Amino acid sequence: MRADARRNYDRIVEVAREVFREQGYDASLDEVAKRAGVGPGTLYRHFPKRENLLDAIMQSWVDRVTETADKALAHEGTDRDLLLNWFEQYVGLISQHKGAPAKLTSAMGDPDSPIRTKCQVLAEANDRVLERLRQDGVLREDVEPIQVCRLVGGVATIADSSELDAAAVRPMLEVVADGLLR
Amino acid sequence: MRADARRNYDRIVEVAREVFREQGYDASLDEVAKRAGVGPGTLYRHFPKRENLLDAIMQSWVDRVTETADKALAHEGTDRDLLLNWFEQYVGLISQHKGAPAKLTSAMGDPDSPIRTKCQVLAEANDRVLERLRQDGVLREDVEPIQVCRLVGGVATIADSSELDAAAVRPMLEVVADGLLR
DNA sequence: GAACAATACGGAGACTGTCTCCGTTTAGCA
DNA sequence: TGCTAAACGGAGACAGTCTCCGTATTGTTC
Repeated sequence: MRADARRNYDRIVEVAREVFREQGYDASLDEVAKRAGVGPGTLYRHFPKRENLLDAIMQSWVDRVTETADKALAHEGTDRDLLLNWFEQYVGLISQHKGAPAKLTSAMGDPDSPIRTKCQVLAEANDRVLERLRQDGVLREDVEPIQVCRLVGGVATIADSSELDAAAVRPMLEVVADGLLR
Repeated sequence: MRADARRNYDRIVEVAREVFREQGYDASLDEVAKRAGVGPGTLYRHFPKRENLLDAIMQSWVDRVTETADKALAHEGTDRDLLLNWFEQYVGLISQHKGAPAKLTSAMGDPDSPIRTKCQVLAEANDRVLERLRQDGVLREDVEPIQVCRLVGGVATIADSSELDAAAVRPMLEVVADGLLR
């Protein structure tokens, strides 16, 4: 990649991160281009679809996901606390900007999604937490890990669109956690 | 209301129901107007916001909600079955077209939403089912009815955006139901 | 049944966002 | 320094939302 292309690429990603955080997933891409000081053509050449841009933004996010799961697994306390804590972290991770919970959760099951690999990392982090509980023998056997992602993703999606705070989300996560443990 | 206005109003609602079912909540309103044989001005005079049109469409839906809850309450079987059956009906009711689960669930908590009264009917139906279980003493006490709507609405939203079928939704509803019962 | 408000219609067009095409510019190599 | 492949960027096509306002229709009054 040529130096000027690299420069523009980085600048667009940087600006997009900012704009998406401010205005949510639906922010105008021409606006992103303008703020980055490039033409729309340049933006669309680098990122043909909105999701390609989202994908690039999420590079640093991926690292945080793994790290967060590590921390959750190191958590001292009951299994229920462990799970609940992970769920809260999970919701936080996928709720970085408006519209994100729905996008990430549906991308998880879509083989054609450009951000699928990123979501896979999240799914794997979730697997690790569930596997730990399964080994402790406290997890019900008949639920697949992806269903758990969907349940928690569903809660996050509703919280996002209804603008609920963490305090309102907690009881819902408790219900899901209690439904999963035996 | 003048006769011609009435005629157009009814026609727009009829056509919109069709178009929304075909193309989801995001269908073009000018397209609705065109198919109804009226100008966009006419459509927007009758329905200034997209949700006003949705509201009108939902008139008949409201009756079905109450009826469905009645049937669910008449259901013979265990409390768990009753709840699970209601949840499945609930998901069906709010998943009439693409995008609807999210809209309906977030409208439920939004005092300014034009379709709030319609959602209220759904919330009340849900209340009746939960009240029945509460009287049987099988429901955990610390969860508010609206949280239950959000949980089930969250599942429906994800199912909608991931295009899951009823078979994939069921286990998630089981988790929620088991988390709610004690 | 003619005249006249009041009411409603509908389409042109302003505005916003998406995305492409292609003439122009630039980087980097020989 | 000159050349060419790579990249730029903006004009503009296209689609959707929504409004304004001149025109047409309704139904009432005499």
